[in-house]
Amino acid sequence: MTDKAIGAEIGARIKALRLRRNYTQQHLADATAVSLNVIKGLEAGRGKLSSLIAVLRELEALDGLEQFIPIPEISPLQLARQQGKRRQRASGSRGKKETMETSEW
Amino acid sequence: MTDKAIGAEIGARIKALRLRRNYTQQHLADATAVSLNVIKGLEAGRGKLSSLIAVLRELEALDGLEQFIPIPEISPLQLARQQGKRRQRASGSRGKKETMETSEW
DNA sequence: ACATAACAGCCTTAAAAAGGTATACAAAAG
DNA sequence: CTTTTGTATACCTTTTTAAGGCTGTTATGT
Repeated sequence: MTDKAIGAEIGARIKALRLRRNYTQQHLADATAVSLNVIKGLEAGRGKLSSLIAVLRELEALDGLEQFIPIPEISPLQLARQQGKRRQRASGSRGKKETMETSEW
Repeated sequence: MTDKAIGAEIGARIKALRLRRNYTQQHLADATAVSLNVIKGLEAGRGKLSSLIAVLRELEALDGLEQFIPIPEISPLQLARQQGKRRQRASGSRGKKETMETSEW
């Protein structure tokens, strides 16, 4: 699935949520204080993250958005190694380039 | 929780996902073909929806994004009334302004 | 402790989104 | 069928983001 397709799918779902509430694009625009054009754009898969958040709030779908990115838990191994200190930056030069993937757990 | 706070939270989670994989912002930028500045912006809660999608793909977190907006099911009542035809537009003038909320199910 | 690389912040230019307005079409209401 | 009105499309102006580069700070590996 391409990026564009995913954007379109998100737009379609926003529209479905709106229609489910029988909201007008104009009503959503007024309620969220963004312009009508932005609503149209979002339903077409374009737009800013901030606009998306505003619209999802009005559609009461924000809980889903907050859960869409899981909070990564600290690897027990790492936790043991560094005594609870979380990484603030990616590892430098000599750190393996193989990105360690999902291993190391 | 304000819109800004939610944006910041999303940015923080993206960063956490990236660090969990030990990716560099630069590495992410190269892999997604967006600029380093965009990565910084996203981790700060700003940016376009398309950028977010590209980054989440690289972080293999797209499945979450596709599920974040539920596919609204058709109200059985509506389905009965209109013989399966889904609404394509919101209801007009004399349709109650009270937006029918989540009732009518 | 030192050197290095990751990252934040700021700048400039180009591109895209947002805000606004006007027209055109079609779904829905009467 | 007729009218109403929600939505799409197009255009213009303003604002924000993207791209690329440069500097200062600091976590991190050695």
